[in-house]
Amino acid sequence: MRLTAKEISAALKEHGYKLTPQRRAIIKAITSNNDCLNPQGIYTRVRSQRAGIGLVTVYRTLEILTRLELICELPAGGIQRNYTLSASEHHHHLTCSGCGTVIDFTGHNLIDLENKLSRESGFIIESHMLEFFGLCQGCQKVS
Amino acid sequence: MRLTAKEISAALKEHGYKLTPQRRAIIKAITSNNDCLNPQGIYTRVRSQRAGIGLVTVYRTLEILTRLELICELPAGGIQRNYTLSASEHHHHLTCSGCGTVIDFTGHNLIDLENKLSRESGFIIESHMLEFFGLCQGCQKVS
DNA sequence: CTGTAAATGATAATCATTTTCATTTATACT
DNA sequence: AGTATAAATGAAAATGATTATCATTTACAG
Repeated sequence: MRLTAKEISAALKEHGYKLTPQRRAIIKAITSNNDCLNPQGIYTRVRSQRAGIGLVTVYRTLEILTRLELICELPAGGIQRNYTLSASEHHHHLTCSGCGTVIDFTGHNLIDLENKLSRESGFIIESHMLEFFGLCQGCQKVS
Repeated sequence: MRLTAKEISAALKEHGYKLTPQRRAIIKAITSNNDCLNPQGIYTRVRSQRAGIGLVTVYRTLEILTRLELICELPAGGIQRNYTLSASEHHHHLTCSGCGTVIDFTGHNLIDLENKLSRESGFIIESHMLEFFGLCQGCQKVS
């Protein structure tokens, strides 16, 4: 289940961060679409609604949200960083390389593989990342 | 099977690229260790052997090697890009977040999952990425 | 050995991200 | 509601990785 704007706001307050109009606007921008966003994209989207905000604030807020694991950074992609909303349970992503739409999926269990790798390599495994890339139906038509 | 220096050199020639001392040195640096490397790291390593090279050349060569899929860019990591040697077959990575050592592994089949996702989402899936992160035995002792 | 296109490297340019710091503001507490 | 205060904002400058420019050098085919 993807996090809601309300949940994110609550988490911020819980950790002692103030709820400013700028932060509200960023949270709204992130939660109202399910594509992935880079800092510049969020900046533009917030600006396009009447709201005043600086790019610096976007960067700072994204850093906080990442630290609290409310959003997560997506691998690869272009020059800028890409972020997507976190979810309440462990999941993976399927990202459209055309428009950036992100679909979450769960239920694929990698624990067995993780244990096997750990046993064979001697590593203590801390995390993993499973990402699929492709073209969504809309972008298939375009190309 | 990880690519050898000889194979990489051959591939470069095959594609019409000249085999300069600088390129040889970079290839040697990449193939002689199995940790992942960033541009600055390769630059330093090549310099530390008597060889003269500029950072710009490192960037250019890495770009060529990436384009020919002889090395691949690793996700996440720090500020700089990280690269690791490609291999002759499809595989995934287990990366030590301490020292950057990369272990390749194969044999985990994601085709079924890929088909299922494709069917359910309507995406045409083009690629995927499965990465594990942890601490190797050496780095476990240090920390 | 020679010609030539490709490669190199020093320098400068670009661009995302961070830092700085003066000003503004959310929030807890009268 | 008013106020104090630490946190947040934003403009401008700094940083740092990556890329472009261009004169010089070099690999290599003939």
